[in-house]
Amino acid sequence: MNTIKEIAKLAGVAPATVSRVLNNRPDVRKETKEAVLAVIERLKYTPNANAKNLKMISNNLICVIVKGIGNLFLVGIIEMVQARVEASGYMPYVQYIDEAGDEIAAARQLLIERKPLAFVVLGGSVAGRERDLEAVSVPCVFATTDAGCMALPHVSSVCIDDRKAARMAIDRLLSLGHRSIAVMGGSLRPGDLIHNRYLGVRDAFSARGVSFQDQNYIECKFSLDSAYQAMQSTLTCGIRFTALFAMSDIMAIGAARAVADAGLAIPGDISVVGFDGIDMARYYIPSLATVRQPAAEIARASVEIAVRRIRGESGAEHVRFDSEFVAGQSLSNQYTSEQSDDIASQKGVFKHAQDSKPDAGTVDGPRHLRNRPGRNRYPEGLGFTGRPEDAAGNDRRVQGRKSGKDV
Amino acid sequence: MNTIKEIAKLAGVAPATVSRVLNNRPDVRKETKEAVLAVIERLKYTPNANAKNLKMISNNLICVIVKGIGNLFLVGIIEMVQARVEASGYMPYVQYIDEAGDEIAAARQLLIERKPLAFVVLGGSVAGRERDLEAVSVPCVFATTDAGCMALPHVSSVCIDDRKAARMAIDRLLSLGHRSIAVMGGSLRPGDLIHNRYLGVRDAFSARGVSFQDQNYIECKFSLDSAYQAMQSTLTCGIRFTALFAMSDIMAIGAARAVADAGLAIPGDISVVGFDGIDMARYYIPSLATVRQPAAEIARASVEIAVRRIRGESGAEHVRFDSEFVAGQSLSNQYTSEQSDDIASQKGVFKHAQDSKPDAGTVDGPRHLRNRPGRNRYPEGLGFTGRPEDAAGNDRRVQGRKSGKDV
DNA sequence: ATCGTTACCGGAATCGTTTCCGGAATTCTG
DNA sequence: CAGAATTCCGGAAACGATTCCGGTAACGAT
Repeated sequence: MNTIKEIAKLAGVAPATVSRVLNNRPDVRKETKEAVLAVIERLKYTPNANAKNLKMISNNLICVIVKGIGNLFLVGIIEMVQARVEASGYMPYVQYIDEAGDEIAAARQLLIERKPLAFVVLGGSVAGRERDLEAVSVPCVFATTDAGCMALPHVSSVCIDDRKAARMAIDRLLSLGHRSIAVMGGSLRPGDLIHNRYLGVRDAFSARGVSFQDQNYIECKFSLDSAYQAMQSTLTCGIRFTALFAMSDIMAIGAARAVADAGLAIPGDISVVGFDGIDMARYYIPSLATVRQPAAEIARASVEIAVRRIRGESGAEHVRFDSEFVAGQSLSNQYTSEQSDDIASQKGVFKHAQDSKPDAGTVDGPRHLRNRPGRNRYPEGLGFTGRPEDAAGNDRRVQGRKSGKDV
Repeated sequence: MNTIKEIAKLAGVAPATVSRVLNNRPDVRKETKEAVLAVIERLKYTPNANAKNLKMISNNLICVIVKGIGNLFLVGIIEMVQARVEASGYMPYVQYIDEAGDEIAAARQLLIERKPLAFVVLGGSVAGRERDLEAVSVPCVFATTDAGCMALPHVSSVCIDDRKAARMAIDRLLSLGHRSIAVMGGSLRPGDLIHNRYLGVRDAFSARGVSFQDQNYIECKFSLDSAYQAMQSTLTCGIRFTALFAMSDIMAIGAARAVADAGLAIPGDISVVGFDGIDMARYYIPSLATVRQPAAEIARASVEIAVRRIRGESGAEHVRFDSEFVAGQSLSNQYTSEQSDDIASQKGVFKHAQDSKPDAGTVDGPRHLRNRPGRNRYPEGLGFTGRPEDAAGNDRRVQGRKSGKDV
């Protein structure tokens, strides 16, 4: 194992000079520098990061903590975050932790180990962790997590309005005439985003005066297999519905297979709406209707906030982006007999939606997936009939709404 | 920021004693220990990992390096590796590096930073890195990488026979009557697994006396979008074929959408075979025929080898597992006029394959996905007509074949 | 010829922890 | 009760880098 001292000895200089070369300091003669670099190259020397971090206070490191490697949506965000961090002149260091891990403990550990200037946490949760979070003394930006309730000066967050997004999805299904809707999600812990989405589901139902039975909430893990099994046993129990809202696209795809295996057609018998808007949703057949989270915007905003906070240009910020409903082949309107009157009252809105321009942006998926020839064609352009204040969800432009909160 | 010295001062002991308490050494009196722990608790002290690692030689750490976060197949292996490491009484530390990163440089860095007892590298490459690898002085197990050519005593590997696996896939397509087959893969660098699969493709063609034009090799990245675009432009160029072999399931799914968008049916017009056997292949519609790599076995063997090597129980090991062909709805036989004679000569073999037992193991996918009701049913059980020595690929049991190589 | 400035580089302290060594206090042994 | 063994703990030297401080040499200006 080579050390800076050996390099120094072989190069005929002092350890300090090697350090200077390593850190690209200006105060070292060109020939000396080259001689040292030659030795370093020859011995394939790599500096010991522990010894380095022991003394140094990094001045350009931003740690990115990702919770849950299985979450395809987060994985898509990571590289964008990484790129943005680099583009801003900082160095990213990505640390993955387990689904069941403690992201705040990880941050505290990293704070000591690597002394970053800031954290960006993807997929974490802050519920009830105010005390622990206090100990993380550098700026923290939580992405896809609502930390708006935190009054800590160094904690920011970027997310969508999960409650509104879920409400939008259910509302869309309701407006298509669905009355019997199953909802699939994770375990409900008050304060986290799954719970918020669940509240949105209830909002949508009660706003329409439709009842939602808790037995229609299917709880499972965020994996294909778990969703498949949960849906299978639900169907086996004889529970029937005309639409499914799954709180992640992966869940939706897993459940979709169980639906198909039960001899039911999508969307003929059951419409399916996912959540997140991962790439796979567009590629799945039938293409998956979903609530798209603006991944790129979330990534960009997260890094920007972290950078601003590092530079002292602002206090804590809490940004909420709008989500958008993406229509897909997995969706159909369902005119069941008992709701025909309800549908009739919605006709006007349907007509409006059918007027949508042909270049309807991302609502129908990426450009290269539209205009499919005959055999893959599926009736799309189903109307959005949400309540007025939800209309923004159907907007093509994704706008951030900031609510600054300085301390 | 608290240090061990402050703790010592407040507890009225020497720093060394605090260190002993921290590391649970036996040679410290009960009362002293409790007094120290009380102070630690009070100040919420956390030891500085850098200072710790600077001197300590870990005695239970195994570093897992994963190259390419986007690779769904690898992601599936990670948690199994992690669990196996823990079950073996060691501590896993997972480090992800970029697709374009240098896994061996990462190992060298980690070797200094964390002083692990061994490395497990997922998805890396060793081609031409013998010199660099020498510097990594602890046992290294490369998974999904063939390092059999390395003569280093501390380098092991676990993989499938990529060449044989690809040959098997093409051979299956040929035996189904396909003569015009497109192959989709990454860039061909001699020595890596993509190149090996490419060689297997050529093997299969030449063994049958069928020619394979290089223009039928579609090069793209390992992503849905990249595969989609590559396939789209291929089809736009007017290139036609009756089957596609993609070197990853993700590529296959991306390409499948382009095929569908071009108005072609899968498998009616084009059969598709993927590679890896990720979960999504079973959930995709039509379910994707693929070459399944035994992920669980690869994970298990990788960790076992690392542990054996740590304990000095063996030298370098190079294990190759068999892969298996998994039939799927994306596959059909294609009796084109000019090959009807060829098909006829294969009849006997077809009959043999149809004799396969109903409990045909994982060949038709996981148990819960079999025996689908009518509308999802697809004619399966198409015969395997590979050459005799390839028959193992159709075997239900997955067997490891070891070739010990001590130095 | 002397001084001041600058460029360059070595010595030594420092970071927070572990570990070796040895001393003191205690207990065991005969 | 003397000597030996054991237990417990403090002092100090690592570990590998950075950085402050000071010193030397070169150079132009006075």
